[in-house]
This record gives sequence, C-alpha cells and structure tokens, in this order.
Amino acid sequence: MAEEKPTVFIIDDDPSIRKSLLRLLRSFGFEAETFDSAEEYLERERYQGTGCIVLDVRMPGIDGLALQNELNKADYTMPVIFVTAHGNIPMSVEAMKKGAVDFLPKPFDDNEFLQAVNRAVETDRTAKIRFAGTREILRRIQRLTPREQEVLRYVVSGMPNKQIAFRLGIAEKTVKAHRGRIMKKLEIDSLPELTRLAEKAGIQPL
Amino acid sequence: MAEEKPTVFIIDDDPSIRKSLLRLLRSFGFEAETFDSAEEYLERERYQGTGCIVLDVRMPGIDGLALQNELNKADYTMPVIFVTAHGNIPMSVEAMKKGAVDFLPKPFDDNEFLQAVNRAVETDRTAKIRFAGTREILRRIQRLTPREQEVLRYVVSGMPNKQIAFRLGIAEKTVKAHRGRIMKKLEIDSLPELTRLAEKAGIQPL
DNA sequence: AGTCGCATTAGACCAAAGTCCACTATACAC
DNA sequence: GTGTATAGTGGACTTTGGTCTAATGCGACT
Repeated sequence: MAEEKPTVFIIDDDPSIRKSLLRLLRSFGFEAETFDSAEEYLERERYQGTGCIVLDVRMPGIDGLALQNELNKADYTMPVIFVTAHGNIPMSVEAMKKGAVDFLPKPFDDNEFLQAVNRAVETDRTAKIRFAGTREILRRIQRLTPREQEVLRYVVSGMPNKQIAFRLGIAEKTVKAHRGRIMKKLEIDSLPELTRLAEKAGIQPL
Repeated sequence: MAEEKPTVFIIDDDPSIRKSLLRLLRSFGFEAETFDSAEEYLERERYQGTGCIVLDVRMPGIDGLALQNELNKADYTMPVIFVTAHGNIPMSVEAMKKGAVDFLPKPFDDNEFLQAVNRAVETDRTAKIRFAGTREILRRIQRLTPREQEVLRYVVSGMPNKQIAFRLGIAEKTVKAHRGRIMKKLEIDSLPELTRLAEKAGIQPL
C-alpha cells in the first residue's frame, strides 16, 4: 500500500497565517487543509486518517479552546496544537490539561512548529494503531450471537462448563457447543487467548 | 486504620511564600513540609505515602524544571504543581508536557491553589492504588520458582501440557505438578485468572 | 411456504487437565 | 549429618473439555 501522507488541518481566521503554514507544511511533505473558523471545520471535515489539528485560540465565533472541548466531548482524538498571538499561562495550561500536544505563542519559527507537528502526527499514529487493534477485536466479538457472548463472559470468569450450564439453565452440552463456536468464530484455539481478547474488549469477569 | 492525611511538599526559596502556603495547607487539613531548595528536597525526602509537590520554577541551584526532570528519570511519580512569578508560556507548556498537573503564575488565589492541590493528591491516590495492585501480583509471581515461572509462561501461551513437556524436555506429569503448584501458590483456581495475572505482571506469551 | 440463523440437546467418543500418593535426586543451609 | 526447597517421575483415577453427527423448535425474512 502507498504511504499515506499525514494531513494537517489548519484552523485560523488570519488568511496570511493560513497561507504561510499551508505552504510550509506542504513543502515538508504534509497534506494540509485550511479553515477560517471552527464552524467551518466542524461542518466540512470528517477525516478519518492520521494527522493533527493546528488551532488558533482567538477566533470569532467558536474559539479554539471551545472547539477543543467539542472534539473531546465527541471522542474525536486527533491531536491538537494551539497557536496564538494573545495567549497567557492559564490559557496554555488549560489547553494542555485538556490534552493539547503543544501550545505555541506567535510568532514561532518554522522549526519549532514543524517539530510540534511531527510530534502530534506521531502521537496520532500510535494512538490509531493501538485503537485499531482493540476495535478489530470488538468487531469480532460483536459478531458472536448474544448467547455466545453471554457464555463467553462466564467462560473467561473461569467457571467450569457444568456451572455455566446450571446458571443459564441449559445442558452442559449446549455450553460446549457455544464454546466451540466461539473459538471458531474468533479464530483462536486456546483459553488464555480467549481471556486476553475478552480483556481487551472490556468484558468483565463474573 | 487511621485516615492518612496527604502530605504536600513545598519547595520554594522564598520564605514568606513557604510560610503562607504551609499555613494555608495545614488549615485545610493537609500535612505539609517545606524545603528552601531542590537539593534539600532530594537529600531529605523519601516519602512513600500519598501527596504532591508544590514547586517553584525559579530557584538558585537546581531549578524547578530540572528537579522535575530528575524525579521523572527516577520514576518518582508524585504529582507536581508549579508555581512561579517569572513564568512564560513555553515554560508552562514544557512543564505540562512533562506531566505537571498544574502551573500557577504568582500571584494566585488560595482557592485555585487548593483546587490544584486537591486534583494532584487525587491523581496520586488513584495512581498509587493502581500500582499497588500490579505490584502485589508481581510479588506473588516472583515467589514462584524459576521453573514454575517458565511453565507459567508456556501455560498462558495456551500450549497443552504435552507440548510444554516436550519443549522443556520433561514428562507431562511434571508439567501438571508444576501447574498445580502454580495455582496453589497464586491462590487462584482457573486458567483465565492465571492469564490475567500474568498479563498484568507483563509476562508475554510465546 | 420455504429457508436461515439461532439456540438447544443427545450420544458416542477422545483428549486434556487435575488429583493423590509415593519415590528419587539434587543442592543448599544449619 | 538432618533438614528444606526444588525438580522430576510414575500409577491410578476422576473430572473437564472438545469434536462430530444428528436432530428439534423458533422467529425472521422472502
């Protein structure tokens, strides 16, 4: 597969900043897109790939910090770099507490900006990889029938088939049958593996 | 058991600050101790309970940010709150990136200070609880003999006893004997539980 | 009405795991 | 020496787990 370029989303109401950052990023091999307001970004952008957001704090309408709040609420995990000409310490601390990867007061030089972007993209990449793993597991577990998921829960709790059968009011044979299908569907062949899958999927024992 | 008061360590070269913060914290039910330099803190303090550090950035000798670096390097996980009269944004961002829970420019009011301390102590408390769990598990697993740990590794990889025996060049009976002792020593009674313990202890399958 | 997926079960086996007891052999400590 | 911990083994069983085949009942979709 072709190497996907990471995409940087620049949200700033100052056209000259947008333009210069855009040029800078593109010249260093990033994809980049610009938005002149938080609203525009929220409307237009549904990007799912890897990248980061460069966000001006002070903007008309929804400001940068408010946008960050929105994205957090929506579990939108793309890393955010703040840039601003009118920042102060409490503002930067607040942004960092909420998960920003960096906060750059304008003016900043190209180098520190690019470093921040690289860090942010790297953060996003590893987060996406980690998440993709557990999402794939969840996907597979959700292909199990409700009954199978129920049995799975008891199994990873360490209960013997006989007891599982008793609790569910069914025959031990049936539990075995479910177990067999669970293992086949999840394409695994050992109880420890099953336990780890369930663990990653957030299935609690008992 | 008696409720342990959290302890706050105040590190600041300004005696009047030390004194006022000390009084404030004590009046709100915290234990608190003061240090007039990072060096003094490093020499004197080996506190293991729950609490946090209030750290001045600008100090003669080792400054606050340098001390934070030292503590991080030593895996000393007590949360740090920075306070400073001569801060700027890059400084605060740097501190936050390195894990500070807050960064307060002087002057700050009592209320926001206390809020920060509470947050920090809470952070420490939950971190300590989480860590205590895995440490206890590690302790128990390390009481297993080397051979038992070896067998454990194969078991949680999902290998049947017969294969484990083959790989170790021993009889299947012996593997069973080890398994039995492992389960007894760890005081558990199911393979899924064993798998989870091993997982938390960082034992990799295969 | 027919077909599918789901849940359920039985019978017949076989393989794997666990238990109890006894025995041997190191190695290290007191 | 006499212990104590670790490691390895065998016999004799019991309990669990897993597989294959075959079958039944139910609800949903066509």
